[in-house]
Amino acid sequence: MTDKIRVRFAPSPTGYLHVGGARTALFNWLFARHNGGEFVLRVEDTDTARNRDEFERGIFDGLRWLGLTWDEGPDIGGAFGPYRQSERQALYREAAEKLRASGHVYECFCTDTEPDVQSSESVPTDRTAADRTAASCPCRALEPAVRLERMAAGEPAALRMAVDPTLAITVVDLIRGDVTFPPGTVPDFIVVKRDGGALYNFAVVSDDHSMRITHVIRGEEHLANTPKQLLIYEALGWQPPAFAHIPIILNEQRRKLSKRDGATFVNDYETMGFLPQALVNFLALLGWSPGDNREILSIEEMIRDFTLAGVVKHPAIFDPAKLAWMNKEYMKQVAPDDLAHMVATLLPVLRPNAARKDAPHVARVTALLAERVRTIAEIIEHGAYFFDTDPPEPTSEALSKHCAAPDTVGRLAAVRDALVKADDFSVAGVEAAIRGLAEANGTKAATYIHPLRVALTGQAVSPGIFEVASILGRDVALARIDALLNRLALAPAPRS
RNA sequence: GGCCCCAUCGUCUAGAGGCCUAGGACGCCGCCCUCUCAAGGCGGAGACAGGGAUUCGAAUUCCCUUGGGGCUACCA
Repeated sequence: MTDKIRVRFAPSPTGYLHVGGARTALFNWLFARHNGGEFVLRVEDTDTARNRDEFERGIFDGLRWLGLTWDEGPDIGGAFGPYRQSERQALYREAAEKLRASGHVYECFCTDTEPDVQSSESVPTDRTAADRTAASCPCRALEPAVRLERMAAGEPAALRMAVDPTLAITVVDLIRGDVTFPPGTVPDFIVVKRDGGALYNFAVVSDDHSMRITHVIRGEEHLANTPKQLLIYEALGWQPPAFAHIPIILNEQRRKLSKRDGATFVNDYETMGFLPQALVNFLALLGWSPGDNREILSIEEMIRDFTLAGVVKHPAIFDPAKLAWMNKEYMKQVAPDDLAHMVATLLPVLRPNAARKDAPHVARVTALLAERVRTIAEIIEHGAYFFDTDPPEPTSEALSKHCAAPDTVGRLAAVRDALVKADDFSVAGVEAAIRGLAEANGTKAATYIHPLRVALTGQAVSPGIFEVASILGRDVALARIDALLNRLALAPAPRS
């Protein structure tokens, strides 16, 4: 029981679920499921200035959408709650008292290192460089009597860890091996703020210990924090968990992925019409490999084959093109009805003014477009002319490419005539009408097809035109041909 | 600046001394199919950062250089 594997994902609600965070959550989740362990969700909301409830909900929703279910968490409870750090302050005070009693921390009365709270994006400048290079704070050398006196006077003090500057600290990392930090590289650091609140490194240790976390799997940006946490474990006499620092995800400019990089939150992908399964598969392969050449892996396979040994050490660049490809692969596996339902769900979001959105119509459009797009949203974008009643505005490319010939108007008129006379407007019926027309005139069907495409879709490219016409229906098709005919009569298309 | 991590095709990666004239996938480029697109088929270009060392033999081990990244808050 005690050696049951327990991991956690500990986001801070200062933003929505980031793909980097999602990938960290995924690796933790896979590790837990692979080992029959437990996956704990903990909210690290000790930064009260930047937290927002909305973000917490968004993170939960994102995880659920991806299918990363947790065994314990703020919303469902568990044996080691509460699961929000803001609700665990008493635990931290207790641990802090222990540290104080054992002489591992000292009161720090400094006030000159207030963080710049103006903008959360701001990076610390070098103005406190001198302070930061100092291994310890002057307060550490304060006479006990002076210290007591100032405390008695009610002067607020932070608690700072008294780090032994002669000791090297080694982090044993499951992915990177032993990482040693030389003596003196870890300065005395704050553990409890002046307002009494526990700081990240301290709260994390306290929580991971009391929640019986056995493996801490987190982003590499935390590697440099680990010696501090190790020091706290030692001071408290606690056994530290195993650590595994996974490589971070970079943007295409090779920088840490940030909100400036376009779509970086998982809910962005949801609204862009990605399938959660595809995102999960893609994220799993960012930094992890099953060891063979498989690219498309089911959740079951991922769980079965996931090991930390299969995680690479180097950072990975997020490649949207490969994600798109993968999404298409997953779209191929979705039943047509389900796909149509997804389109119907997204349609009001992406095209609130869609005029034609009845289920049978959406289903036909989806079936036609699905094989030539990479996301659900693209069905709606590329097939916009299916959802509108007004004739599409032809693109300049479509006009110059397919309507520049002098006899375009004549051909279009002939097509119109043929479509009026078509026995029926099924795909076969439309095709018979157009091909019959071409045959009668001894020309290639393409000469009629392309102008018709422009009339019906406004685009130079589209799905098969017979299908398009059939779905649109005779009335709409004729109206669109008339519209283009009018347009060409008023302003002849430019020569190509 | 200091400390730490990392380094195979443009990108994600396989590779744990000979199986590597380095494999796969995305992307890219041709050709075929074809009403355009997509899909599909066939073919192609494309990498072990550099230098030392160890070894009979290094993509694989060690060192240095270079490059990239992370951390360096009373943020997480």
